[in-house]
Amino acid sequence: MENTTPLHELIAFRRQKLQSLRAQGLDPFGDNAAAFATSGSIEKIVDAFSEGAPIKAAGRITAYRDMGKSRFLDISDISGRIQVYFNTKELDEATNAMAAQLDIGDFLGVEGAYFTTKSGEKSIRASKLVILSKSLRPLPDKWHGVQDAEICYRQRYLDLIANHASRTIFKQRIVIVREIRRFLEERGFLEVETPMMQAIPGGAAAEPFKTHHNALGMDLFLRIAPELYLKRLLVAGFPRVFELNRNFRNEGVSRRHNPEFTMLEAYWAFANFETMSELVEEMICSLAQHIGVGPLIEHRDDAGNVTRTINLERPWRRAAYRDLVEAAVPGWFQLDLEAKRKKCTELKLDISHCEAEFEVTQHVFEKLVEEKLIDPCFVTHVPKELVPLAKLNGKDPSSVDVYELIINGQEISPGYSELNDPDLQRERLEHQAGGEKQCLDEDFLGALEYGMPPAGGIGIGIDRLVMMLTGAASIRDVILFPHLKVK
RNA sequence: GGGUUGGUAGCUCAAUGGUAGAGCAGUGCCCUUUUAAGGCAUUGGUUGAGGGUUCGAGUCCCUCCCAACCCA
Repeated sequence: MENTTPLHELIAFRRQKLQSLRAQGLDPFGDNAAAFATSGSIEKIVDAFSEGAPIKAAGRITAYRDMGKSRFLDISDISGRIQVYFNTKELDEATNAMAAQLDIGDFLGVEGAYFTTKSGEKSIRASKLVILSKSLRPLPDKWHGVQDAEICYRQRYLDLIANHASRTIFKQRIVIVREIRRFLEERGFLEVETPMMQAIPGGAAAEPFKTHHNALGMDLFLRIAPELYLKRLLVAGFPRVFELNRNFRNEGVSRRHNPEFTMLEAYWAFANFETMSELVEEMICSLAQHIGVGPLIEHRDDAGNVTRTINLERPWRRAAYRDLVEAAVPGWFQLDLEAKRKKCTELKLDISHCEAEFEVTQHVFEKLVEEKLIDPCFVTHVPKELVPLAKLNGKDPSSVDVYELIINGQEISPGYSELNDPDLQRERLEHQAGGEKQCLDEDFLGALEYGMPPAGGIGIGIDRLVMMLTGAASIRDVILFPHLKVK
């Protein structure tokens, strides 16, 4: 024993118990759970409480309190926990022998009746216990949970077992994704699946991941956006269509970026960016309601202090890009490029990476406007240089008919009046491709020539939306298995 | 890619350059309504990896790995 590590000792004890259970004629990894298949989630079992009624339950043991002849244990799953009570005198010898070999972490089946303890806790008084699976490794600390971010991200199952806050976030994410689908379907949008492996990655300006198809002998790219395929479906006659699935971008990893992320794109024929802004406003408020937050959403630091409050109360603000920049830096648009650069130096803004005038202005927008917009704001009349694939504004052709929804200082969703002029679209895509003909999606341009209805389109980064709604500080806190380096 | 901080028992955390510690978990015993149960006893260490300085390194120096935060 002196040459084994403590972890090995802990595992060795559990393996001894496994042996002991087998010696008793039990198979802790056997097919013995059928009686519990229909017992339902623990949350439902708790909700169905009825004093004295018979009940079957199964779950993982997460706490064990041995009072001598009286014993209490908690069984849990992702939905909740319930206390199980048993008295060794009320159980037969075989069950007691089995119970002596239980550990925290084991899966246990319980048959008995609902009852309430002296201290008032709704529990199950067990008359029968069945071990359903033996846990061979010790679980994390029951009180502190897992604090180590690396364990939380690499071994999410431990994080979910040990940390209530993490369970809450992922359950909220599940509700958000489900409600987005319900919300859109209720309004006549049909969900489709379009290629994730594309020969020509389009629909956004981003670096794609490259892969290879052996049989066809061709390179393929993981999609950076589904946009060009969804627009083909507008051509095909889908009046309202959406896709809610993964995109892949071969860029940096950070608090706000994961190489694969979930994106909603929705297109609505005969609508425009303003229709879409109303749809998005209504949808996000509905989502907040469904996860039990809002209209005020509080973000907190690790100590639990409120660091930021977002007010989702409708109607949301709409403001023109130009007006917002002008309000942040009065007189900005009267300055020439040289004066703008000088002004940036005064404002301590690093614009060394900006060349064109609109880039300098955009940097001012990002630093002095966007980061300060906490409550939702639809930024409209965005300069056309920033969004090359949208319709020009009829009254002001220097801007495009798009909105950019900013919440909590971040872009949550862009919305467009989609460009459906095939000649203009070709011109812009050719310009974007920079003369590299193989990057031009000729089939898409051909589809537009058959005629695409005027349509409003939106994109929403679901991960960032979940961050905003749940107060998560990092995208890794809302993605079950975020990308980390291989250790 | 750059800067800062961190990595110590299964988990949560301590430890002026001077014998690596505590709580929980574990193990043994006691206990018939506990719930961070309690009491008594007890086990447990490649201090992220590798070099160096030193009589002596968890601690100081160098290289590397991983992570978090900030910046690009």
